[in-house]
Amino acid sequence: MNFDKIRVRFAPSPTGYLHVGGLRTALFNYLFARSNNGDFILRIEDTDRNRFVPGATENLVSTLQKMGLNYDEGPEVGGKFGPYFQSQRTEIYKQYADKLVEEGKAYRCFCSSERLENLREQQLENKKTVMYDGKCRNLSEQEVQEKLDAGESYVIRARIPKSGKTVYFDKVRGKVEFDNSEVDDQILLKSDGYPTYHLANVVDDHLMKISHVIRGEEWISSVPKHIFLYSSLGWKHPKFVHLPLLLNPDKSKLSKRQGDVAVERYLEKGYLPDAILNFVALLGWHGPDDKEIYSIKKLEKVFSLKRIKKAGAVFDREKLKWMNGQYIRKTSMPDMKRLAKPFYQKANIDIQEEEKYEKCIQLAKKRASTLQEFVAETQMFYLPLKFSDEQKEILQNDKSQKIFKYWIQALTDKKSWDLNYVKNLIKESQAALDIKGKDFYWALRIALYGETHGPGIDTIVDILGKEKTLERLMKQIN
RNA sequence: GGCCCCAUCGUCUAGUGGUUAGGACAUCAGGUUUUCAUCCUGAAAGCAGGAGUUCGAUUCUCCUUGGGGUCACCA
Repeated sequence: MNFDKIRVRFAPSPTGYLHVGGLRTALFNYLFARSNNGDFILRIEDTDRNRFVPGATENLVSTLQKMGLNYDEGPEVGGKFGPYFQSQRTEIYKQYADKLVEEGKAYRCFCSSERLENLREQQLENKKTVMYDGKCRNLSEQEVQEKLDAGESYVIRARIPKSGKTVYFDKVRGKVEFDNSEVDDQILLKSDGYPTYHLANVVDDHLMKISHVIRGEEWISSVPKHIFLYSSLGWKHPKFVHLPLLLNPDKSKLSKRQGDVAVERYLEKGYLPDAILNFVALLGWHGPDDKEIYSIKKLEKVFSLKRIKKAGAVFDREKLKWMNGQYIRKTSMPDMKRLAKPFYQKANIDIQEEEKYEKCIQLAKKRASTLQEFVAETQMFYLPLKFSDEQKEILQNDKSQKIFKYWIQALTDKKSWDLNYVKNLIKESQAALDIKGKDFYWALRIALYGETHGPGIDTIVDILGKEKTLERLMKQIN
């Protein structure tokens, strides 16, 4: 066993969906592992029974898979350091919590939630730092025993030193320093026997031989608690790498109140996994040159912690959309057809007719930014058209009627026809009827496509085919 | 409020003790297109402020300001 091996983990709490911030964290962990021949581990931090969401873990795993972030150890794939669900490791945490109590590094606290709540309110009122006041910190053995015998419930708290400093070196931020007096006697083991994040992540990261803890910046302030635990347990702590936060447009921490944050939602809308990954990779990280389009394979090669930025990054959905368009445009036709298929199916559009489907995909591939837009751009070739009053007026006017009649005549007379014939017909009918520009194109586009703006008339007719074109034109004749 | 983190165009960012401060999204203008979209070309847009170090600071230091995170028997 090589103890120097790079081992990192993504340790989400299964809340129901994968947050894009979580995805970014997962990606950076994944890339760091891959670029260093290391291991990437998925660990489920499900120690909060009150927040249990059925199916959340399954969904998380499936989303990670869809995104292509395969892990080496974790749920379903297993590994030497399992189990990878914290809820299945409670015995382990308890053992270490007890050890800490025995050695005086932690203590039992019998304070009720009510007392704690009051305490907090008071401290808030007096504008003091909200912290545990240490009521149970120095209970005598006898007092503890009495309460235990009385069956009082308790939690286990860390006995953080009241003086001194805790210093650590963050891989992206450098030296970070805290006064121990600012650090709270954090609860390590809850009264229900489950550990808090702080205990669980320290114990697991050590037992799972994690070399680098790569996580969001919101964790910086709890680092001293973790360092206290590592040293109290006699362990060396892993390297800490705190990633800059992903931000809302107003610069606050990215939240669902200001737009979609679930990766699943972007997938549903038809964003491509590689495009999402590429975009998210560029939030807080940048390659050494002006390049912005990176395949995941390329990222696995060039990724480096050294190029991580310190400042938070606004999650700009406009740019994501642009990037997705770039990926769509360079996707091959066979892949594109395959990827778009479920979106047509969901819209109840029958795409059995291969040639027509291919033409639709070809068309949308040039215009759409998401897979959902493929359907929006081409559904009118399949579904009945609906017209607004304004559109009806245009369809009814004399000029339009003349065009329709001319076209119906021409198409009916013509036995065989092709794209060239249609192109000619467009020119020919314009000249013959002396109707040009908007009057001409809008009439046809509305009648055949249902919109004033859109693809060229020749393309529309080509996709519809002669029958359907005729049918739609006839429908507009008074 | 205490503590911690951060600061280059509106946004994502590159960059250096001496640069015309570079790229991308968005915006605007022009071209292509019957239109829209795509695509191409161009423009506008930035080193938060103040001291200090230095021959010279966007870059190094300090302060101010601004923004953010965190202060749970949630992670």
